[in-house]
Amino acid sequence: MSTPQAIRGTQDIFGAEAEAFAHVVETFERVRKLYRFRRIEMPVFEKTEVFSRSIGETTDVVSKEMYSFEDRGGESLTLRPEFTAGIARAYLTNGWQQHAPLKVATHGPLFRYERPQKGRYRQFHQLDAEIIGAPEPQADVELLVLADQLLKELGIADGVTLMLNTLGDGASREAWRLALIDYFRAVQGQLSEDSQERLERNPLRILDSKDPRDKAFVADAPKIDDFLSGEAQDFFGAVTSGLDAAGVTWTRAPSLVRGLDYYRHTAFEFVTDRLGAQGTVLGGGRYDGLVESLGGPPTPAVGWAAGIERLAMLVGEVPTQQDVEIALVPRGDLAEALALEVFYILRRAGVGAELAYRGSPKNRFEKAKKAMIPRLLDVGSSDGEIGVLLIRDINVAETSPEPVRKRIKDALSQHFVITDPNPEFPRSIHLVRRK
RNA sequence: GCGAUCGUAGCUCAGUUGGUUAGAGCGCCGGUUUGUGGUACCGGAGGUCGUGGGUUCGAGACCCAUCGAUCGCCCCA
Repeated sequence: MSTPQAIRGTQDIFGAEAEAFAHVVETFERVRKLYRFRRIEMPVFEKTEVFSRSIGETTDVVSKEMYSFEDRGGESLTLRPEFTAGIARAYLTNGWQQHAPLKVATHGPLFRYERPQKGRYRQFHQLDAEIIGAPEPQADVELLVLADQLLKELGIADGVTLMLNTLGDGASREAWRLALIDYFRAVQGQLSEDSQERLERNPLRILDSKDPRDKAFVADAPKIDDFLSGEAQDFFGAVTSGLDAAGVTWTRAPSLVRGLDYYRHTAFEFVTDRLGAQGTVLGGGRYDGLVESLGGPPTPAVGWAAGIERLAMLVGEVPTQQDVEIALVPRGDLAEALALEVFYILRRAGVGAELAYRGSPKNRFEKAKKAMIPRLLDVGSSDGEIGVLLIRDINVAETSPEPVRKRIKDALSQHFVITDPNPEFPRSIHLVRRK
């Protein structure tokens, strides 16, 4: 019998990587509460049009990366390739307007049919934070400060920089786009093949190109700053001064653009050079046009998403807190039952205990050592009623074993009478079952 | 979707210009020794060499295809 393989681009996460993954999510949950973003849960799939209408038909994500399929009723559905569109849909269909401005956060799996690479998967996971219904630049600032604090609390802020740009309002962006098309069309033949393609579909993307043939022209390409309306300028100014006031360092990146159609005004990425080609760790921006494209009223909104796998890779080894405090080692068959009883008494009392199911006392002891469990409860028994327990500390450097020892004694004393220890073995505890 | 590198035990790898029963370390299982201990020693299990074809007297090594991983492009978080 052959074993089916996992699907390409999916991952089974275990061990240190799983710990790092959980650490990222837990840190996000903590910081998000601090900033009072409300937790939401979203479906993993939506009607295909939710994404095609909002993200843009011509974008790569929609045109070649979506997992779309017909359900048994003949409806076209799509596994979510991102959070924002679904959240905008939920905002409309659930009447969340009544809570505007609404600050929400979520996390979970997303799906994109891409060539897998390190830090890029077909099922990947993101953190997501959005503010819907707030036209003020302060909303952009709050979101960015949240992102900044998250990275700091994860301990990875040092290698990561905030690249910031504005795309202007709809009119600014369109004027700039046309100017870019004019500019690049004049030199079309000298651009890379990719960029010649991009010229029609998404000319802003040419600015991002890594191809030296393109870079030669990018330097002198029209700048967004020349097309910004006064309002758009003021808006961006308010965002940057807000960041300065909050003590968030940023770098202006005039050629930073976003691939999805719905972005306006603020656009940003937190990037690192420590992940090779997948350098963007968190990205987002303002998407004032999105809710409208789903048939809703004009609704200003900002948001970002961050790749959990990429953050977890930067975090590296997470110091796993020592939650197993004591290992029980029974000696002999009679002690086995007593150990089991003590084991569950301790766990119910909140003491992290471990009991290996099999092996000789020596074997179980070796296991405890290897698992780095700092304390050992040596369970002996001379008959069914009287037990001799001996607490040993494996780690001699342990500064204060007494509090734990006291917690253990307190828990046991509810079920056993603890008699005076034998002076020969001062660390032993003698137990007699309470009637 | 394009280009490149790689795929041998649970893990990390070795395997010489193609040549007998494919190896090591760690891990795992069992045992001996050790009674404040992460020791030492002995033994054991575990591999259709990613998969499928081909070349050859003979393939883990060479060729083709396929699947997967990695790196870059593209895209994006």
